[in-house]
Amino acid sequence: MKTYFVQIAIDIPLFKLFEYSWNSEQLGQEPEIGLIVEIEFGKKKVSGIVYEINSESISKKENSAYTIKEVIQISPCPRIKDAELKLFQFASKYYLRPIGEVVFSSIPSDWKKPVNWPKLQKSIKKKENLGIKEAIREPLTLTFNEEQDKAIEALINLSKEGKYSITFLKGITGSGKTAVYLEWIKRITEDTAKQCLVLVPEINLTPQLEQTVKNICIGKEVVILHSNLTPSERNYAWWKIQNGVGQIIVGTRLSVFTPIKNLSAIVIDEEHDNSYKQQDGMRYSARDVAIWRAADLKIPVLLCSATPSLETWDKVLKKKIDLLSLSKRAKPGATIPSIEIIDIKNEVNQSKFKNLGLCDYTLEEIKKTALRKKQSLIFINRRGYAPILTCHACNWKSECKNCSTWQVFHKISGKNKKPMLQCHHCGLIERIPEACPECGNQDLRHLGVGTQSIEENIEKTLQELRILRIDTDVTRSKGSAEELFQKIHQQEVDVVVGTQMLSKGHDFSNVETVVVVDIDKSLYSYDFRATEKMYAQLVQVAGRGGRGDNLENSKIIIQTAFPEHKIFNAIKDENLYEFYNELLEERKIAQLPPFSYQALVMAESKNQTMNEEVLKGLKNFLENIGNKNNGCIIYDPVPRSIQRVSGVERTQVLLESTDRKKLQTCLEKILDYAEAQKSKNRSIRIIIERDPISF
DNA sequence: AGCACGCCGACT
DNA sequence: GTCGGCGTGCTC
Ligand SMILES: [Zn+2]
Ligand SMILES: [Zn+2]
Repeated sequence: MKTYFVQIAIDIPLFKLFEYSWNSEQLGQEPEIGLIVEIEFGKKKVSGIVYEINSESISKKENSAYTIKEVIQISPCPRIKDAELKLFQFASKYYLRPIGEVVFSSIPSDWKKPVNWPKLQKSIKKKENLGIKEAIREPLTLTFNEEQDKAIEALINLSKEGKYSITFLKGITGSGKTAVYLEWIKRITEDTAKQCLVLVPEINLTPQLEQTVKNICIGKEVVILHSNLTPSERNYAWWKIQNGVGQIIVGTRLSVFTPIKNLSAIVIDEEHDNSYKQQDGMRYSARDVAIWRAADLKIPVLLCSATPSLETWDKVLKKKIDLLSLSKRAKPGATIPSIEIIDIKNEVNQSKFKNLGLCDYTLEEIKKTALRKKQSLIFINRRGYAPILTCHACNWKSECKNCSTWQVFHKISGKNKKPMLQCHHCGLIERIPEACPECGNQDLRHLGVGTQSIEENIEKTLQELRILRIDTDVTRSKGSAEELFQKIHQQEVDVVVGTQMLSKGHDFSNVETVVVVDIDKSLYSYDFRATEKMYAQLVQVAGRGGRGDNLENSKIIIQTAFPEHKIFNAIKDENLYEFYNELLEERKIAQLPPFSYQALVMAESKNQTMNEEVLKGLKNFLENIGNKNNGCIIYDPVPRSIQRVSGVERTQVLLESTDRKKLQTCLEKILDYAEAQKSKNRSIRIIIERDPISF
């Protein structure tokens, strides 16, 4: 029993550890790396993690002014084990964030305040004693087709090998890939010491999915983990995962960092999904972190999708990822909908079409569908009534005063359902001006269509039909989404208009016609991933059609002014290979990911010029140190695609390299520069983003 | 990140 | 006179 000096990491944006003394006698044990402790930091009592142990002080110089404080107590929060610490160290280095921030993102945030510790402990004890009264369920035994059997067998063999493996399960909609991976993890968790992590996109983590998992994995403790849990739910879920009670973890991206006692396999469903990428703070990709974690733990990881990311597909082609394929529909009765690309080149400039958003053919098909007592879904990835309000006389546009975007015209907005202008970036809501703010003209017009206008137009044009709109505006309150989806399931509506949220998670058994509207802007976009993303969306959306009996007339209607675009052939043929090869070829020529690695350095302040100055300074700094550019292409500072959000000017520098290590080295230098900058000028924020997916 | 310290403008 | 704005420095 003696005194030590420990380096503590805490949850503040500082790349610095703080030294405290450790009185073994008082604390009742010797220090251990990974222990969560209470310390006084400044005047506040906070949680920290023991990160380094020394027998002598390493910070105390001969006559430095400050005194080293003592560790106050050890937290009842379980110690962070070596495997997790290694994971956090990797994330800290790769995503260039302080280790303390990474560690504490894996622990429910209430644990950050030592005053809460007794309360949290008590709450866990209480829930444990309560026990879970799970309804007794009939074991649901699945039947598999030959392809599925083969895939399951291959996966089980992998998990028996006890080493790292990475597999991609390519499954078209309805091919039963969920059943395949659930059967796999069910078999793995027959060993009660083993745990499996299933990552799913936010939007897919529905009560139905939870039920499906529970029905298939009877008798196993299934723990759901996502950001919408209450603090107490989150706390108990985290507890059951770290102590091994919860054998199956189904969670969103945040669960990739959660401590798991004996993680034995990871599944990443819909691996291409953009919600795996955190867009603020530590901007990690849960998919990439999960793969790293699997490799480190020497366990198998399974990526699933009908439309893989090009990063994943490229590795499949290069045999760095094994491929398992499900090409047959699991339900033989289900019909494959026919796909119709409707050319609207001649309509786009007609005012009738501009107002309606739907062409005559589409309207006719919706009508016919309803006559056959079937349902239609209309997808439009834009909520509100119209994306912009404009003055016909002087060309004034409804620009948001905080952002460099247009305020969207909502005909029904908020609780009082009044027409309003809404900015989807900063949330600013304003009344519709009586007349043009510039010239006083009263003739203000809306441009383009949105969910609300399509809904209204169908109500007007096809009056006999019952129509329902589903977007975040009508599903904002908790539980209302489920209620609305029930209306669809119970045939209370003929036509459903909605955004992307319609296309995920729900199988509708009576949908015959699916209409996709307003996709042309993303076919020719500045975002080099736009086509890839759009393909994934279209496949997802198309998968909503023909998912029941007696749907032989099922069709997908896609309205476009560019019917010759290669994306449509790919959709029609269900031929991913050729299309992906073409996309990969384009990327290769342009040296874009997956043929290079990217990072963004972003500057944010009230002043665009200052951003540019600082980033120019950064570029010069990088070019002046060492050999020219260190194997990285450093682009010039440019305003971000949305230059101003909430009154903050945003500027970026793009970095590209074919060599990940060189990019890492370069980014570490940038981090130094940014840290130095921080003490010089606090009005500007510098953010580094690794592997950005939106610009 | 927070929090204290400190130095100027504009208020009872 | 002092209340409070936020620029700057520091936290073991
Ligand atoms: Zn005007
Ligand atoms: Zn705005």
